[in-house]
Amino acid sequence: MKSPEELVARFRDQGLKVTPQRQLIFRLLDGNTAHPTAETLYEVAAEQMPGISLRTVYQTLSELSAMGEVQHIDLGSGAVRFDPNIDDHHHVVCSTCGVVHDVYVNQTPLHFEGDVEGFAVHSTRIVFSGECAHCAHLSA
Amino acid sequence: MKSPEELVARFRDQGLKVTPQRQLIFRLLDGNTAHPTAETLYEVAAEQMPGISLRTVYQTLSELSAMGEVQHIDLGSGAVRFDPNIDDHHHVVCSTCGVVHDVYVNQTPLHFEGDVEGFAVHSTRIVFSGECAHCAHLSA
DNA sequence: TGTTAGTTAGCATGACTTGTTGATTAGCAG
DNA sequence: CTGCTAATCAACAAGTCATGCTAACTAACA
Repeated sequence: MKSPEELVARFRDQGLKVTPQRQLIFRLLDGNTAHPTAETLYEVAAEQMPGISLRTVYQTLSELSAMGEVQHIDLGSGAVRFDPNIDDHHHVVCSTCGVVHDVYVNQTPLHFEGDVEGFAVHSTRIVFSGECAHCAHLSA
Repeated sequence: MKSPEELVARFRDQGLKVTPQRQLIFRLLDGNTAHPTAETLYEVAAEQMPGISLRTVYQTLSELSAMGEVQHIDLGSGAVRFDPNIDDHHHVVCSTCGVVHDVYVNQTPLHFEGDVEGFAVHSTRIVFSGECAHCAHLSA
């Protein structure tokens, strides 16, 4: 994701207004590695700006997603999560605590076999599930 | 997934009754490579057995899933899909028509880099998205 | 300063999935 | 064959996630 300052410029370029709500969301996402859902981002935002609406958070996230500034990741855990890291990367998920981390896989493109003659792959999503070091430690 | 006959035995072993509804679902899943949702499976079932309820289809699928006889795959497309193929395999999805095919990736286990010291991977899910030969042909 | 977009609250909807209840049916063990 | 018990059904509800709508107010930016 671009820096909050650059996003301000991009929004203005597109005729979108730069409101305090949007700027707050830009800042909350900047460098954020927590893979928040819209809901959790809303909660943090509401601490700093009581009165901000969940609707606005969804709205701004959609705009950022449409601009390609955030990745929108669905781990099948209910809510969609947002990732300001838009590199070509993948995810590991702890089945116990749900924490998500970014990882890089360098064997791509992967080869596969199956009855899919002529399929043109545009993107590959890899999700590793398991137990993080922290949870392994607790259960030991 | 085991054959319908074997599933009948497994259900009886577990004290579950073998009803015509369950047997129908066993048959509909046997060799099914369409990755149906509960809803689509229900529609097909209802043709052969008017009066069967969607609730029963969900119920039976949950039982099969709990027994490990079907895989439960979430492609982020709304509904969960069910796959009687329980091999270690992955999926390709056409973004245009939504068709899903099973594929096998033999470079596993994959190596990754990131800030995930001590993470124990239990499973890996890979989804390839793109355009299938059929849709490529239509749009050409 | 005025036009226009954004925000808000509140309510609604829609998709998907699961829970509940109460009445009926039917599997299967003995 | 009989009886216990599980399964099914219909109908309704709830819950989660996400988005749509309105109307009124506010504020960004030209």
